[in-house]
Amino acid sequence: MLAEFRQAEILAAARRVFSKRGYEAATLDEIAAAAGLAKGTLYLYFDNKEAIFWEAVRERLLGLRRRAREVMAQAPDVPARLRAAIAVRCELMRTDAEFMRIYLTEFGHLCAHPTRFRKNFRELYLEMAHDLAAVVEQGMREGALRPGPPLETALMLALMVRDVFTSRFLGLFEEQSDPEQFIFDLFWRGVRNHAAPAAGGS
Amino acid sequence: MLAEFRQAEILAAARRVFSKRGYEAATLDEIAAAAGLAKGTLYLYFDNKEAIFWEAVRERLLGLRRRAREVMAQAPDVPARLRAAIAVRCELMRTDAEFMRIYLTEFGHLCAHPTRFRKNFRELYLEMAHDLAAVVEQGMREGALRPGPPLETALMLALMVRDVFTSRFLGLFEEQSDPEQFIFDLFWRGVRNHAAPAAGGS
DNA sequence: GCATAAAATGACTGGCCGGTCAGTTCATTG
DNA sequence: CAATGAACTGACCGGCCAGTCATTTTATGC
Repeated sequence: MLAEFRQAEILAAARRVFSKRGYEAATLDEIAAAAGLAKGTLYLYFDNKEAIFWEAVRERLLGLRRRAREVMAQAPDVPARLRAAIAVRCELMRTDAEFMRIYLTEFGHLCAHPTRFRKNFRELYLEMAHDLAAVVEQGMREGALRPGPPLETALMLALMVRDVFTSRFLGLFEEQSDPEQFIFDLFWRGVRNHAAPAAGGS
Repeated sequence: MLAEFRQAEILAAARRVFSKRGYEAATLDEIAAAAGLAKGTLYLYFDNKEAIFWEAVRERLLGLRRRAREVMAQAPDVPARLRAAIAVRCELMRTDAEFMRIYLTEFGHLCAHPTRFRKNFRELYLEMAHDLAAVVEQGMREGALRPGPPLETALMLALMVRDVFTSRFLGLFEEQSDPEQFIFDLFWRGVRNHAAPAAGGS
């Protein structure tokens, strides 16, 4: 119980440091200092650096998945669900700048290199994509979306959110623009069945 | 002249190693060995590891920009230009798997951390985005595309190509699907002015 | 206030790697 | 066949850092 609290403290500190320096450049001494502990203490709670990183990411992804399922379940129809899926992701990016930075900068490594956590990450990420794909599939069944590969389409939506926030790193999509609306506009028009009567989008 | 050839050899070797191991994990000894040289020799041609990496990336980005401008200039209308922009990017991703891996995995770091080459990368990347944005703007002026922020829209197109190939790292978009068509379908429907008569897309 | 355990510490180690440079090889030229 | 210099080499250095563990500090129970 104290242990869990300590763990959470360490993970919070880890996110702070990983976000500032990137996975490779971050040192355990830094993370320990940020948590107000000594390096050795970290090893009482986690196996190694990799485990700390993965847990720090996993915690947030699990939270995102839970919230995404909730809001999608509450939305009345397919376009509203897609909108909700976008909103919850944008919300996370806006409210947790530290996680955002980690997610955006380390995503490539998480996907590409056969580290121990690549498998874990892939698995969790695909679960979220499948949640979204179920909505896309429903839309196609109902005729609101034009036919296409549901999983690939769902994945594109998730990645588009990442893209917008990545772009901010390059100095675009400044405050003036509304990422949520921009993504929904582009994606919804892109996938909806223009022959069918419009339901939720413009 | 010999020097240029050597440089190119080193950059090719560097791309091979960086793509296999990632920027941080790649060592100069490895790159030198891959080029059939000793580590010290690298320093006769480049200042340091960072410079090798940047040159290896830059070479390809410049080539991409040149080709993209060519094919876009030859295309007859806006949708054809967008299609060409997608095609030339997919082409690069397909033919140069090494560059693709580097681009996908290190992009986040290139964007996020204030390294020496972040500035260079950003500059070159935005130049390419502006090339595309000019086409988007033309489409909006002509009425084929609905109004919107041209640069952000252009950037999304470029990032969507990256997304599709990123997805391949996660085990999707396998051989069966045609990335080029998928992206064009989604993007073109997403941006075109549905009130206006359709020009190039479905 | 003592005994015992639980939690935390931080100096230390072993390995790694970017970068250096004194020395070697090789090609060219007179 | 020197003599010259350009190209190349690789052992070495200094610094860094993940992970360890003997020791110290703090908490708990009696």
